[in-house]
Amino acid sequence: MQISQKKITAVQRKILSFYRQHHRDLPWRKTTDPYKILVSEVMLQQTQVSRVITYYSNWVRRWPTIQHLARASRAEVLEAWMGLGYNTRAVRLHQAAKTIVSAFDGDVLGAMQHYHDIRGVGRYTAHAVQIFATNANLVAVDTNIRRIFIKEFYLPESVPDQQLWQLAERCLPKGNSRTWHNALMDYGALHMTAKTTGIKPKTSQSRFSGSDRQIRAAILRMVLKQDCSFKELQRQLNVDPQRLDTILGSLSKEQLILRKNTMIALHPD
DNA sequence: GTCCCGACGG
DNA sequence: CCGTCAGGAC
Repeated sequence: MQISQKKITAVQRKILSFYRQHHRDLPWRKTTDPYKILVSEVMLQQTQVSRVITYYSNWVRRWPTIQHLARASRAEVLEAWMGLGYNTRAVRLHQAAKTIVSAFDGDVLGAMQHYHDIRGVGRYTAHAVQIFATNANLVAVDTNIRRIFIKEFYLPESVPDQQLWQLAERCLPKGNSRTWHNALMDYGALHMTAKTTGIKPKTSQSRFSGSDRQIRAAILRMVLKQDCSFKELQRQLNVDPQRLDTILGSLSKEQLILRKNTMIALHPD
């Protein structure tokens, strides 16, 4: 990629220097508990820090260990998640807790090394948990870090992930991974923002109003209160039956709801 | 309208 | 590779 070691060192200095003066004090940075870090990372997937803070604090107070979460009911978990968005994440986090307790003896870090077995945990999240929990010499490239690298090293926005992750490994100050990644996050979120750089995120989202996402959320809210009939949902949400049926199909497949005959209930644990 | 410490299925 | 998934802040 012909990026000099000199340039890399300069970027490291600049970002670490920024971090010493402007670092954010976030609740999940006060712990090295892999379970709590995992909760924070799943919540932070495509969700702003400011919106995660209270959800995270409430969550870890209510379910302080992965064993507590594994014993929780699906309804409790979804109730606590509602409002954060991308509700499938809650189901997957709950399932992950159960799998980690039953198949990994509660060892979150061990599970992160076999993240392909844990749905809802990809390479980014698996590495991030290990980095922030144990200061592991791994790299994780999120939307902030991607933007920083593109800007600092003059890369095209079309740069493949593979190259970004390779470059990230060259930039990693070994033995200082946790601080380095926190520094990158803060530099990207506070200083080198999407607005100031004009660099667009990898995936853009469709409009929310009138979308299936909006209807999915409305359905979940109703079913969370009590079981509903198909007709009741159709009347309340004012959506055509065919579309409602399709949406209910996807919600069922993702194990958020359960359909029995014409009744719709929250999916059991 | 745009973005946010991604992951998944097709 | 491409579309989908919440919700609020700006």
